[in-house]
This record gives sequence, structure tokens and C-alpha cells, in this order.
Amino acid sequence: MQLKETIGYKTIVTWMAADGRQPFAFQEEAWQYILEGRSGLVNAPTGCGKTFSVFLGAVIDFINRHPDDYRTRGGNGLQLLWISPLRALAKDIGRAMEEVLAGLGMRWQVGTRNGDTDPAERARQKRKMPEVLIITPESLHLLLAQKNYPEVFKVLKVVAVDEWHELLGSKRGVQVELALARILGTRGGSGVSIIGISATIGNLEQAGEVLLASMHRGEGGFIVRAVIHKPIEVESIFPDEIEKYPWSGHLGLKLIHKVIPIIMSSRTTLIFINTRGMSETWYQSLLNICPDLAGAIALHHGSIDMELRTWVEEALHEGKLKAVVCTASLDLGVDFRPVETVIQVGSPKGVARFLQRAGRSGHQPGQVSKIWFLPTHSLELMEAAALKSAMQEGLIESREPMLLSFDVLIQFLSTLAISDGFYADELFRELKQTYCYSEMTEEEWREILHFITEGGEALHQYDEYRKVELMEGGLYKINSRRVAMRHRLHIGTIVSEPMLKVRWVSGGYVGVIEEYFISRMEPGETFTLAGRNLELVMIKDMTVLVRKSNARKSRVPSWNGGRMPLSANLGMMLRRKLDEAGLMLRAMLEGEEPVVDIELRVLQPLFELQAALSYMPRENELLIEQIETRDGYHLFVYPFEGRLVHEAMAALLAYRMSRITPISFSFAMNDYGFELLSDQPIPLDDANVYELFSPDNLTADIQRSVNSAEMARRKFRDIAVIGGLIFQGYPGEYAKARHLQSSAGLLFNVFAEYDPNNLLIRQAYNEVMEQQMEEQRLRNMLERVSRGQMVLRWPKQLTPFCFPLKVDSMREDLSSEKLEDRVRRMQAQLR
DNA sequence: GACCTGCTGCGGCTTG
Repeated sequence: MQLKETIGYKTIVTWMAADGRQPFAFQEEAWQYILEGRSGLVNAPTGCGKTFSVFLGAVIDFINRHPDDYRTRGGNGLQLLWISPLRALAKDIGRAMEEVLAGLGMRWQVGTRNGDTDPAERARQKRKMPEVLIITPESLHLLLAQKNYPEVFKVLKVVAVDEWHELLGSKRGVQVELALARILGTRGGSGVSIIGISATIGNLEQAGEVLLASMHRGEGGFIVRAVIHKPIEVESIFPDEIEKYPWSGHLGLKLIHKVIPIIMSSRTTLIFINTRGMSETWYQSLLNICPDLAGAIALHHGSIDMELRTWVEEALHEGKLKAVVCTASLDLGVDFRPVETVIQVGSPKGVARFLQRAGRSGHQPGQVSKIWFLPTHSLELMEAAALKSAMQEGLIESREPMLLSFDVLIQFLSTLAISDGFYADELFRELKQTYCYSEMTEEEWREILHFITEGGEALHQYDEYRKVELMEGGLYKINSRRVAMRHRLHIGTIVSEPMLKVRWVSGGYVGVIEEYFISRMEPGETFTLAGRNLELVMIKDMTVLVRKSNARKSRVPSWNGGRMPLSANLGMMLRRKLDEAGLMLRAMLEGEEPVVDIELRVLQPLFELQAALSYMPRENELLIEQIETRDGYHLFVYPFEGRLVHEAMAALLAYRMSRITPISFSFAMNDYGFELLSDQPIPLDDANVYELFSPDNLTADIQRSVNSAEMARRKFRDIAVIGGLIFQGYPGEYAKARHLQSSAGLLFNVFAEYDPNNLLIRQAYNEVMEQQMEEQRLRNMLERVSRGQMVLRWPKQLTPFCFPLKVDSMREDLSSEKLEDRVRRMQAQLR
């Protein structure tokens, strides 16, 4: 349009120049679209001003509309709604926005709205909304739970969804879809544009589609892609003698001494560890081998008290700390706090996550990002090579949007019912426009309405499940204040394990611990949290009281976190690297000097042993090893598809073989493969192997092979909580795990008996198939395998590939010391 | 329902 001529553009460019900022081409492109009132997605690497560009777009638009008085106006109503997945980010972004506005001499107010917004501020916002409101998806739904909420959006121009890639693929993303549909609904679908901000993902187009599904169709959204190439350097940390490095394990402490010089030679370092428990161990070990680091390093993970974490972030930022050992808790949120060096310990499981972490260093345009990779076992070194190639080829994972999440919908309906209520037909049309619910049938819709008003087939006898009233005139409404209040307490889709707070006897919080873990400890025993050894004094008022302990022995807690399997992209790349390694061995036999990744070269002795004892599979081959030991008959398979697929595959294979001959197995699996162990010979050979791995009848066979009812029962807990079927108690109240589990179990039974087709039960089964079994990926794998070659081998002894699986399956029977001894003996025998 | 390596993220209290 007339961007260049307006006062707004000139003002802003002048202002940016004075501030030493350079406008990027993609920013101007984004501004242009926003000025035209279009919707779309802005994609750029972190740290080059995505946020800035979208914010300025909205500002320029306003200036253009009010060129004469933009400096003096106030009380314009909500112009820009900024949705952010992190409340911690809200403050940072708000401050940055205020700075920009001050620079432009604009009188806009920036407000935040999330869990810690003080009630007085909320009341003020009710009277007068700031021009910019930064909000989380959950708080946005709380806003929709307020009477007269459409008033809030009356003059809204732009909704920005920050970090959309983080929300997409989760139920929080569905919440955003629902809120957007409703906001557009209040405006008759016009006058508001939606701008998503996203890092690069494999399905960017689809991400845009999901976000904009509720916009009037026909007009495709724009996608602005910043072509800013960020050089990334990956350097592996090698053991001195690869022959002596462990073949299994996940901790990686054997290489800790190589980390010290890296920390020392760098101003600030982040050390990413995969789990909270292991990060505690790493922190302690760093201090043990290098006491000089005391006071200069810190620990950061999701179960450490927020105050402490904030302090760590600040101290790192100010250069008071040299290094922080952390989990994914530092993946996001420190956008404005770059570090010099990043170390990744163990597999990052996916290309996108690795890229993200690498990007934490050299976080300025033009700088090189550098990341060190520390393998926790020998074979893991291959991942460094795979990650490098995957990054070069831009093989970033996709985020699959969720479909038909009825639990989130049921929650949403209650949200609307406690504010202004809704009319069924009108809302149905609106929902059908969202991506998540576009396939919802009228029958399902009627079932949902029946469920929220009458408790459905199974629960109609219980008053507490008849929440919503159908009023005269067709309005669905919740009139009970009690129900409304309870509902407000339960808005959100994140369901966590029951945790207890950990507090010093003398006051001050340390963090949180799982009820399950602490329930098995006695007063006087010691555990580790936030890098400290703590003696359990007592459990009182839902709080674990502790004092400092000098005990040498301390238990490191385990938290029951999510299990992130190796991504499909990284798995594919690993198979390719294995292929390259095989070619390397062959070429070297011919006396050539092949050019390969240094990691593969270092692993050469291991690969040679694998080739000698068994086989090095090509990319289109699936290696199956059968080995007899005194433990029994083992079958090892290596699809490199991540542990969830392997788990399902192991069960499937066991089931299919048991149809040939009655046989029972025990399983073990990791991200590279799985093991079946039996006390009788395993009926798998060249004649039947293709049939056993056939994709035919997959769904039916899977359902027969696993205890899907039990898995669905567990999934159902979260669904029941999100759908509002289980009241978890008032804030701070100790929600007993057993209570939660049993009420979910009870409900599941009631449904199974009286209403087995209930759509929440169906959803539980679907989630098991999609998330637990990764059915699509399993199917892809079987199809790939059936197109390729199966290679069966009968090694005389354990191979480098099967070793970690074998160790895993032994773990249950042996104490950790005994296990370590035995592993050492086993590995020595092989050399 | 357990821990076999298993992350992160949010929200909320009433009352005549």
C-alpha cells in the first residue's frame, strides 16, 4: 500500500536507526501484510526480531489510522491481543514493547494478564483495557469466562500468537483455536487479523492453516519467511579411547572431565541434560571434580522453586554465573539472554530441539552458534553426525495438530456457559470452522450437549455432572455460582503428577517433589533437590519439611516426566549414517580413504566388531539378531524409530508369533531397537519374517496384542480432568494421587459398563493409538520395512547394537553396583 | 499406577 509515504514508517525507521537497529526485509514485508489487514504466519529463526516486526506492524497500522493524534490519544480500547505460551515471557515482551512505544512517543498502555496478575489490575482492565494485552491461552479462556466478554474485543485489530509452533500439536493449541474462533465470532468474522509467529517446523503451511481456519475461507494466509542463514557449528566430545567408552547408559559422566575446560574457557555455558534427576547428578559431579566451580555454577529444572530459577537466570545474564546445568526448562524464555557456549549431554531426540539449543549461543545476527555434543554411550556419537546432516538439509520435525479433542471442547463449553452462555446451532457452525473440530459430526455435537446438560448415558443420575442448563430460548448456561467457581479453578489442559512442595524447616521453598517418590521415604532419610542434600523432617500441611544434610548418601529423585522418543527425522538420519558407516568399512577394506563424518571414523572399531559378529545394515535393510545366552533366546530388532514405536512393535511381534506357537516373552526397548526374550526358541526365520512384519491388519493386531483397555484407562485420567469430570480440589489443597487415580478409574468403569461408546472413552483409545503407539509412525515403519530387506543373523555373542538393550533388560534383577560389575565383565569379554 | 532415562508448560479460592 502506501507504507513508505506514511509518517508511521518514517518515524519508525528513524527511530530504529537511532536505536542502532537495522530493519530486515522480512519485517517490512510483514508490516505490509498487517497494514493490508491480512492474516498469516511470520517465520524466522530466533533472535532476529519476529516479535518486534509483528508488534511494529500493529503499531504502524494504528498510526496510519490516526496519523494526526497517535501521540496524544489514550483509552483506545484493546487494539492488539498478544498470546504467549509462557507467562514468564509476558513481562519481558511487555517491557520491550513499552520501550518501543516510548521511542515512538506513543501513549499506548501495555498490560499483561496471567496467573500472577494482581486482582486490582484485573479490575482496572475490566473498566479500561490497555491497548496491548499479553495473555496466556489459559488466561484468555478465563477472559472468555467473564460476563460481557465480547465487549473486550470490540475494537480489536490484531491478534498475535507468539511461539505458535510450541502450542500447535498440544491441547493448549486447541485452546487457542477455540478462543480465536470465538473472538472472530464476536466480531462477525471481520475487522480482526490473526498473525502467527513461528520458528521453523516441517509443516509450516499446515501450521498456518490451523491458525487461520476460522478466518473467512478463500483467502489464503500469507507466510513470511526470513531467509537468514544462521551458521551452526557442532563439535562432538570424544572419549580418548572409544574402545573403553561404555556401550550403554544415559548419564555420560565418564566424559565429565572434558567439560571442565570448556566451561573454564568460556564466559557463560549452558549444559543441557535430558532429565531432572540426571541434571542433579551432573551438578553434584561437576562440583566434586572441580570444587573451584562452587558458586560459579547453578542448576535449573522444572521442579526447582521458581524464585531460585529466576535468580539463576538473572545471575547468568549478569555474568555472575559461569555455567548452568539445565533441562528443557531453559529451552524457552531466555530469548534475551544469550550465552557463549552450549553443551548437549545425550541425545536431544530431535533436530528441532537441537537447533533451538544451539541457537542459544551466538544469539545475534551474523554470529556463529556453537554447540558441543557429549555422547552418553558409544553408539550415540552417531547422532552428532546425523544431526549435522539433518540440519544441513533442513530436516526439521513437524508438529501435528490435535483433532477432535472432546475434553477440551467440553471444558470450553462450560467456560462459555458461565459467562454469557451459547446457542447450540450458532456455536456448532463456529466450531466446524476450526481445524480441530472441522470433522465433528452433528451426532457427536448432540452427544456432547447431552453430556454437559444431562451427564450423558452413564452419569445422568449424578447431579454434579448435569452442569449446564438449557434455558428457554435455547441458551445454554451455567447458573450455579458454585459450579462456575469450580470451573474457573480448572481451566487449562496441563495435567501434572501430584506434587508436594519442599520447604526448609526454617522457611523458604526449595522446589517440588512427586508424592509418589516422597511417600516411600522415612523421616531422617536424605534426598537431593536443587543441588542440595536434604533430610526429610516431616510431611505437614501438604508440604515436605526438610533441613540441610551432610549425609554422604542421598537419593536422587525421579520425576515421572514425559518420554520423548527419538524423532522420525533423526531416526531416518541415523539409519543413513549407519549405511555410510558400512560403506566406510567396505571402502577401507579396499584400501581407500573414504571421506566420512569424524564421528563415524571414531566409531570405526565398534562398527568393525558389529560387522564381524553380526552385520552392518544398509539404509533399506532391517537387521534382526537372534542370540542364545544362558538367560534364554533373544531376538533383537533395530528399526531406529524411537522407543514408543518399538514398544508397540515388540508387543505386536510377540502376539503374531504366539499365533504360530504358544510362547511368552519379556520385552526391552530403547530408541534404537527392541528385544524379545523367551525361554524357548523363537519361531522367526526367513520364511515368515515378512509376514510377521506385515502392515496388514495392523490396527486389529495391535489392539489384540497390547492391553489397550489398561492404557486407555490411564489416558482417561487426563481427559477426565480436562473435561471437568474430576474436581481436583482447591488451590494448594493436597490432591491425593490415589484419589485422583481412583475417581478416574471409577468413571472409566462406569462408562465402560453403561456407555462404552462415549466419546471421551473413544478419545482415550484414540490418544493411546496416536500418542502411545504412534500408530502412523508404526505403520510407516512396517511399510518401509516390507519394501526393503530383512537381514537375519545368529551371532555367537552379544553385539555392540544389542548390548544396551540387554543391559536394560537385566536392570530389573540386579542392584546398580552388581549391574555395573556385570556390564564391565560382559564388555571386557567382547574385546 | 509406578519409578526400566524420561522435559516443558498454566491456572485458581465466594460473599452478604
